[in-house]
Order: sequence, then structure tokens, then C-alpha cells
Amino acid sequence: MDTIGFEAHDHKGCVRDAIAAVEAHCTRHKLQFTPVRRRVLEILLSEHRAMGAYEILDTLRTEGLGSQPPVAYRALDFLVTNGFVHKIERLNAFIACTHPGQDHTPAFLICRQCDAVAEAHAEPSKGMLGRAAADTGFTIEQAVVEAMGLCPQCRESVHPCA
Amino acid sequence: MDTIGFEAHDHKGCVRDAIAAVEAHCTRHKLQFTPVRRRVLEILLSEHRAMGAYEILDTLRTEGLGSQPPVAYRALDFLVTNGFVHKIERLNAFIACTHPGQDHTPAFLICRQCDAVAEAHAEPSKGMLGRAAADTGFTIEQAVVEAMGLCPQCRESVHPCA
DNA sequence: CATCAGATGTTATGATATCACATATGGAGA
DNA sequence: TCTCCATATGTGATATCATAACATCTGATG
Repeated sequence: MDTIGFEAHDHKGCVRDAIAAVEAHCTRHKLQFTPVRRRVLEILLSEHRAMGAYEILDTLRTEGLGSQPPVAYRALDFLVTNGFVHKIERLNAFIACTHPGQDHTPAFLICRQCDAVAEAHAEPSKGMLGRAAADTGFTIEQAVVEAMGLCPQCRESVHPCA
Repeated sequence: MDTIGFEAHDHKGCVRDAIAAVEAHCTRHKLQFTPVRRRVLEILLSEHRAMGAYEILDTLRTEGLGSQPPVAYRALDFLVTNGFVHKIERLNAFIACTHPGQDHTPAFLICRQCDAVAEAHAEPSKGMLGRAAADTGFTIEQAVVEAMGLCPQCRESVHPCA
């Protein structure tokens, strides 16, 4: 299954593996996985949640890795462009990809209560959206799919009657 | 068909009809369709494109209907909440709904070249997203579906070789 | 070792959105 | 009618998100 965001898991391992995967991908594609870029990805992987650019920047600042917004935004731009991090448009925030390197169209399940975000897999070219695009001659290059709602935990706490 | 955004149409008529539909809906549901709210909707309907809040505010300002951001944002909030206007997260912009009053989950086709936006219809509960949500126990309340790409016209102009 | 592309540092500013509080308006009930 | 209250609006200030512009550095390449 793709959706892993609402379950416990081996966190240290997932951070380590993701960094290794990105490192390998960068080497293979001659991309510069610089200290700032690596650190931003590490922060997002460790926190395992959607974070704003300025929140990330705060951490960088305490570590002497850059203190001005462009530093964070440039690193994020690199990571997003290469598919290692996704932007959650709805939250103006960023989250580490759960399977970096693989070509995919992410979809997100966002809890409005606790802000937890789970990454799932969308296939926008199939389904109604793809059909509508085909009908009108629109060429889809990229898609944002974000569902808002309640995660299992918060759903419980909202219904204490059970 | 739902997707009408890339084709010519009777524009005056569509503005008039939409306003009438919203007016009726507000009367039926005891909602206040005030001058500012009406004017913001008219602007969006007339322009028939995604507009930023401050761009709308500029127009209001010249008409003496309010000059501070909260005026525009409050009207937009009302219109979005009641489904008369949709927010395009990807553009931080707003667009009038093409079939107001009806309960629906909109999806958008956004041209990256000319910024034209077409509204289509999504059914997020079906398909992979709905399945992923069901699998994890996530309850979808609302969804953002936005496809970026090239509209038919811009696709032509990018490929002049044909 | 000259050059150049790409990355980073830094100042300033632009763009989007909300808070907080004052004021107005219109309907329900005393 | 008058009071109360919910809802809407006016306004100044500020929070939050993002980029422009330009200087500097560093490492690869010819």
C-alpha cells in the first residue's frame, strides 16, 4: 500500500533510506545534493509532517546554514523540482516524499483537525479529470490532488459517544 | 458536458443567469446577497478568469465599495463557502463557479501559458483517492483537484510545426 | 589559470491573508 | 417604540508567504 501517513513505522530507518535514495538519485543524475538541500530534506523527513518554509528556515538559522528566506525557498525548489519533496498547496507547506525518485503523481489526505498529511497515489489521467481533459484537448502535465477531512484518530475523538 | 472554459459562449447571458441563480439560492437559504458580495461575483463572472483578491479589490475601490483587503476577502469567503466561487489553490486566485447552487466537487484544468482555467467535474470519492482514503479510515470532506498543462489554443502555438 | 555555470549570502520588496476593534443595519422580542 | 442581538461592513495594522536583484563563492572544464 502507498498510504502510510497515519501509521506508526520505523522512523529512523525511513529517514536514512530516503536520504540514501535521494543521494543515489542525485549522483546518477549529476545533481548537487548540497548541505543546505540535504539538511532541508532531513528536517522534513524527521518531522514527517507538512512544514512552512519559514519554519524550516528557523531551524536552518539555528544551525548557521542560512538565515534569509531565499535560502530555504531555493533548497525547497530544488527538492520539489526533483520530486523529493511535495508542496501542499492547500497549506502553503512542504512535506518529504514517501517514495522519492520514483515517478509519480502524489495525492494527499490532509486532516483538518491535527494537520497530519498522508501521501497516496493519484492517477489523474484516468478517471473523470482525464476524460474531461481529453474531451477539450487539454494536455495535463502535472496535477494537484488534495483531500481535506478527518484522519482515523481525529475522527474517533470527534465522536466520543462510541 | 461540464467543461466549458475553453470555448466561446454567450457571455452576457451566462453572467445574468448565474447571478439570478445565486440570488434565488440566497433567498431560498436566507443568505444575504449584499452589494459587495454581488459585485464581487459579477466581477468574477464578467472577467471569466481566475483573479487574485487584490485585483478584485482594485475594482471595488474604484467603485467605492470598499478599499481594504478584508472587504474583498470577506465577500470571497462568503461566495466560496456557499459554492458560488471556487479558490484555485495553485494560483492563489478565485474564479466564479460555472454551475452555482448545485452540489459538486470541482476540478480545474489550468493552462500554464495563458492562465485560462476550465472547470470540470471530479468525483474524488471514486477512484484511487477514494480507495486510499477508505483503506486508511480517512474521511474526505472536501477535495482540491487542479491539473496544470496546456489548453488547446496554447498547445497549437507551441507546436507551429504542424 | 581563466572562465563559467551553478550555488549561496544578503537586502529589500512584493504578494497574499488575517487580526482586532469600531461602526452600521435590520429583525425579534420586551 | 425601544432594546438587544446577530450579521455585515469600515479601517488600520500586521502576519505570513514568496521572489527580485545583485554580490560572492566554489568547483569543473578547457
